[in-house]
Amino acid sequence: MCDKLKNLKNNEFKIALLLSQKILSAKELQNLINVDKATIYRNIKNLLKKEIIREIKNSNGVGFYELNCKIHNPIHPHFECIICNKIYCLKALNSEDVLALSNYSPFEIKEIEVKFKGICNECKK
Amino acid sequence: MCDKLKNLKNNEFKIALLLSQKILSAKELQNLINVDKATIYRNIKNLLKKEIIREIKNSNGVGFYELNCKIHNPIHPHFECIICNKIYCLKALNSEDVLALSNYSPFEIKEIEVKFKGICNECKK
DNA sequence: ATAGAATTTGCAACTTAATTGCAAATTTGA
DNA sequence: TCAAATTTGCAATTAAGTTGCAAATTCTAT
Repeated sequence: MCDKLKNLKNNEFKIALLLSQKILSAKELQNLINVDKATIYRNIKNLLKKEIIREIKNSNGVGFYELNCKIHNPIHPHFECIICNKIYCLKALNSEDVLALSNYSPFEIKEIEVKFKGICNECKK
Repeated sequence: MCDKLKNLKNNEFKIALLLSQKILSAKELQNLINVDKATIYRNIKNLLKKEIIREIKNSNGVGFYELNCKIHNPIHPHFECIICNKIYCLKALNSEDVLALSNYSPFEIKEIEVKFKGICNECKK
């Protein structure tokens, strides 16, 4: 388990633990742990502020969250299915590719997001 | 002007013309042409369906729209300011970099989005 | 030109993700 | 163990985007 999770209290810990397994939306989290949505969103905000989790929005503007743990979960591209709008995590970009990309920005980069869109295998069936 | 715009009627044309100059949100478009927001959104939907414009969402889930005109406006990365959430268009990716990126996806890619985040020059002042 | 069909518009109501105020409940810590 | 600080649930709110419907506009065939 990622060290960052050790000092978290109850609900933040539960959320971070679930996200360490799988990228999830606020609604999916709410279905897994039985607390009010306001609590879910407040905990998500705290975890984002502490940089323990990352947010990825799908094309409908729905936020998905994943653990931000350098060793187990480095920054990686995502694939969004244009049918079901599910988000898939892909393998991490290597440093040469990150470097190549960063040359396109005239401003200092704090974060890079790469998202592919298409139809996932589930929806192709 | 991009050929695609020639056959558009009044409001779709106005919107496409504005977007050929600058990436804009629905609200910004509404401030520029005086029509109901439902009309703005309906026209945006039509233009998206015809693939005359493209949508980029900022981190707040607000859609920004830009002309999708191969010659004048090929697919390119965007920069989002984490302070003002403004979207900037950057220079287009070259084909080698697109190829390198596409190797990360196990699914067939219909679209690639690259977004950098940081603080823009306006907000740094 | 003009009547009828088809399309587009404005308005108001609605949907959905996310946020917020507030009082109650829980946790913390001296 | 009791007061202060934090967290929670509930209900109301915000904001982007959507939709139903009737009125207005545009298109088309004669």
